[in-house]
Amino acid sequence: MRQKDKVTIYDISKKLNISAATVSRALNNSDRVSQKTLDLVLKTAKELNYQQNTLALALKSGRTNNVGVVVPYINHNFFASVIRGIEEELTPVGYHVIICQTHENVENEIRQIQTLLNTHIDGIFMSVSKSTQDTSHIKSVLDDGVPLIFFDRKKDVPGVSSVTINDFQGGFLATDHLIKQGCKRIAHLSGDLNLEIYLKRYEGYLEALRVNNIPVDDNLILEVNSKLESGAAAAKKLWALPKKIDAIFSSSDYAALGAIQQLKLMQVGIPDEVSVAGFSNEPFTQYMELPITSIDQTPVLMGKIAAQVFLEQIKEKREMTVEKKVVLTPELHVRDSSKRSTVKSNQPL
Amino acid sequence: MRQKDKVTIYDISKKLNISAATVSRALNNSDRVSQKTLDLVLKTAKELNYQQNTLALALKSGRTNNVGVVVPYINHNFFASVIRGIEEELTPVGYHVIICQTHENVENEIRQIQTLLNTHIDGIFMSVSKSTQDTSHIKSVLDDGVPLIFFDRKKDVPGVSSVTINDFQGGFLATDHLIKQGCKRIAHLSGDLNLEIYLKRYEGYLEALRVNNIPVDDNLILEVNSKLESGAAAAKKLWALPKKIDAIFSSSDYAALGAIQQLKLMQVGIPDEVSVAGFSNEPFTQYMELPITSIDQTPVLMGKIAAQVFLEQIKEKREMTVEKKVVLTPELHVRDSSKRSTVKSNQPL
DNA sequence: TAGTAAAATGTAATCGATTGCACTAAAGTA
DNA sequence: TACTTTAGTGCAATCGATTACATTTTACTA
Repeated sequence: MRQKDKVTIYDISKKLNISAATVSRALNNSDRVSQKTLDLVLKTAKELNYQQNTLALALKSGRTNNVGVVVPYINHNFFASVIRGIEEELTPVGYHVIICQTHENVENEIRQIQTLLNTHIDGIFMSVSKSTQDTSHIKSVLDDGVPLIFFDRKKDVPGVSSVTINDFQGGFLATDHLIKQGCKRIAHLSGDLNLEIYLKRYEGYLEALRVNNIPVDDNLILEVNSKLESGAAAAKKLWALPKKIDAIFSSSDYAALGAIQQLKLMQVGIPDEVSVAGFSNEPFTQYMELPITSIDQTPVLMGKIAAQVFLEQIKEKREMTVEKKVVLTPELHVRDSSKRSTVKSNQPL
Repeated sequence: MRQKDKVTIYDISKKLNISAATVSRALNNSDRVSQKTLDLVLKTAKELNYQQNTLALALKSGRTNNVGVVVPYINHNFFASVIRGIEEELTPVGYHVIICQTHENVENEIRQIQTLLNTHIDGIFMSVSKSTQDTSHIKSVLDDGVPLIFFDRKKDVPGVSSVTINDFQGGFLATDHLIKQGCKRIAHLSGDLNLEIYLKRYEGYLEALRVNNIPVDDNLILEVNSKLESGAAAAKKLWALPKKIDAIFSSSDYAALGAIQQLKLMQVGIPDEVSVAGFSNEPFTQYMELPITSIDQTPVLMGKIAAQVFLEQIKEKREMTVEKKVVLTPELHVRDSSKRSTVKSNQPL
């Protein structure tokens, strides 16, 4: 239990026969200390292997140098990557990252936020759960004066900054790409439209159709969850339609994969009969024998930028509640699942 | 800035005209408080929405209810899943999980541990980085009286508990399975043998050969990293050998996938010409058109058990430095990449 | 050399909760 | 009634660092 042996400024002050206040000032580079004492203190501090007690500091200052990250699941590639980005940006400047998962459940979300606030974190990064509707627990964070930053999945709450990708553009890019491949009856597998991200992707899909003068057919639009089975079921339903589809744009890579597996099972040729594009650029999309076209959300970058927004925000904290909305550009990764052999050249990455 | 409005025991004591000490005792269910005062305090605390200041408590007690997790990369599926397990087990009992990544670099590992100790975490969970040789930074954790628990990748340090899987058995299971499929010239793609996990898998491989009276051929054993290219290069080299191999057991799913892609490129039939088994049961292994046989490491369970070991350890902390070594059983998941059509029945899952 | 400004250091309160010790008041005993 | 227990509270120190304010020391000016 060397815990008890921890060296404090009092140990230094005793050894040098000066007051603890002076030691503190010396260690904090105050200009109100003579060069001689300064050197002496620093030397002794090093000798005794002094380490500032962050707890005492936190109690005094109210700041802990800890930030919280609240996500639905931490072992989903996307969220884990965002967290990595946050961690890489904040660790070098002395912050620690505390992670919490909500399991897509508002109750957990509320509880996690409550305990985070009670732990006096200096900021919260969060991607709301699917079941989140009411935002009063989010407002309570702001009431506490704790900066909150949404990433990817956000809610519209005044005073809250956010870092997202342009999901509308993502939806547009993917759909437009499919159209460029010659597809005309493009189905869309949407996610829970309660979440802005899925709504925007859907709207991007619609816009791409509109721009290309392709009529919208509501029968081609199905809501799925991010499970393979869900995508498979949708594909089955779609292929049963009298007028055959020739492409699928899925808001989820998992649903896209499920759809592909189901289509193959039904002897449907991919990409020539049906082209498929997913969303998220999950690692597996590029590993498949038939790699899947997808939209990359640059999650690590998203985390890094969210961290930067946080750092800016606490720097100019003087009640300047300027909310910042950063929107990243999604990247289309064209792969075999949508590269039609009839098309000579595919657009560049 | 409602931060300042935080209700303290002094607010309660003032309101009730009693001392803060009594309030504290009442809130902590001390038996030295009258029922009347107790009720009064609890009622007032609820009214004022009192929340215990964890920082003050931490300063006083030296315990923070935070634990640290140190892993090479947090967005690798395996580590993210272990963290999830730890989080799910510890959050309900009031702990917070702080995560750090080392990028497989000892320097970072040392630095992260140093700052974690300085933050007064109550315990550390860790998977050592590949470059870790010296263990003095680990001993310094013990010197500080902070419980340390290794998971998956461990070093032999007296007093440190660990939760791992039986990698030897994993290596044996996979290799034995390949042999059962009729394979006789089985190559092994090993990882960095500096890490115990890869060494054990290798030894399991050797043992399976020995038990089945298959001679070891050193030409069939190659060291790779966990990259696709590395596996592909190894496959190329192996297939160039005069006496053809008929199976590959890879310590890494990524290398296995790379090998499979390379073999296909060379028109080698899988699994009938060459059967392949990987290790880790990465999500993608089951998503492939040709799903890959692999060994599951039950990472979430591993995290949960590590958390339980930690909780036990701090409960009976009275210097009873009993180290606990939990070894989990790996699970072989047989998939198409190793199911030979010549074999009638495959062993059950 | 006295007088004053400037520099260096010390004192003590503060951040909230806990806890050993001391004290009061109520209850029990003879 | 006098005396001992004991239940119930309060006081004040403690955890370690910071900082406004007070005080001392040094340097400088006339």
